[in-house]
Amino acid sequence: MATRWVAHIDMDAYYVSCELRDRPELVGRPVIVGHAPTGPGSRGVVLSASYEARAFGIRSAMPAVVAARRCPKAVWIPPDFGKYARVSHEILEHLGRFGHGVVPLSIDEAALEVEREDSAAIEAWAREVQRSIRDELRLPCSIGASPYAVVAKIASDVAKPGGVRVVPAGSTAEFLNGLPVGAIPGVGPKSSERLLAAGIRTIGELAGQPVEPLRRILGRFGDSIRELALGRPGPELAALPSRSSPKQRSLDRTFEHDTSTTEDIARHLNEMAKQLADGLAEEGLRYQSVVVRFRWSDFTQLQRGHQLPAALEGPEPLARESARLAEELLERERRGLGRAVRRISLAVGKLQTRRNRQLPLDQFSPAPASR
DNA sequence: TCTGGGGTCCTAGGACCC
DNA sequence: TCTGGGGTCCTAGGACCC
Repeated sequence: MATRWVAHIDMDAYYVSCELRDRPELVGRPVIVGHAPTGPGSRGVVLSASYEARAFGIRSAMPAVVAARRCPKAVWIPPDFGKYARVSHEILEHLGRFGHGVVPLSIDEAALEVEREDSAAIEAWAREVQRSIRDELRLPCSIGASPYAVVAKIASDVAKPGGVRVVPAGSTAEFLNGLPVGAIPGVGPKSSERLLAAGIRTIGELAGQPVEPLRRILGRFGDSIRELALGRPGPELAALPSRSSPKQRSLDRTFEHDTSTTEDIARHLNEMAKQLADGLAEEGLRYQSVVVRFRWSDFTQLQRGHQLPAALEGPEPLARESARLAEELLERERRGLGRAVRRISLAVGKLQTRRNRQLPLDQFSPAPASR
């Protein structure tokens, strides 16, 4: 009888790989996608690093100035998100050849369900997929396979770079046993730290725990990861997530120099409101909630939001509402610590499709990339 | 070493209604 | 007269992912 497998395809050093396709002369060198820390934009971070760059201790999300210090000879390439989204579509289309129901999970990850007799058969299939992506799209990836979606994802991580890892149902607990708790998607630095304080470092140690302390640390998720550690994940971790409609759209701007003047902030919010409203118009969406969030100079955050009485469109109401919320935040801060603003975010939520204004076909643009 | 930009989901308290 | 408990919505904050 055939087993139903989830195959998780995860591209290796995705943004860098997209760039190396166009600039093969850089293959084998330490390459970083991100804004080089010279002049404006010096407050940036590393978006993606080649494995040659990782050998210098460079990682994604690392401050660019730190990366430059660790590897002065690295080649910096500014990001081109349009390109990465286009390549992502190419990959999804390519994967469609190997099975129905390809689920995009992010710009560089996808999963699909496949039926195969046993682990040897699914491994041969995965290697074939990997080879075709490498030969035809000239992109490296890693693939994990398991009857459980979350285990397939963890397996693809373990297989990096360029590997294939198959975990049959019966080997799940054994496979997870020695991995750190942080290998579970959804267990980040904070949760790892709290688990470590409770004497739990690996997923295997998680399996031996009573459920109560885990609930105290992680809420309902504590139950889920305990079941996972025991090799029998519940449906919330075992099943492939279904695609859902967008829930919010947002923009962020980090100032080159922190500011606290109303004029500076209002000017940026105005531009952001226009940009956000333009994007929503293209997607045919209206917004019914507005949130303004500040990151202060000390890196803490504060937000103010408001629900509108009806769904709206266009930049004006958004600019007006966001200016009001920003002023509230600034006023409060003037009476308090008086910190300056490092970054502003503008988000709209409760998105609704515009029904009564259908675009003529020649103005129709396909949905943007999965993220 | 000094930290981007775009998202999702969860929790918790207060208001309000029944 | 004083007191329930449950459900839903709104707001704020936090953790996490790529």
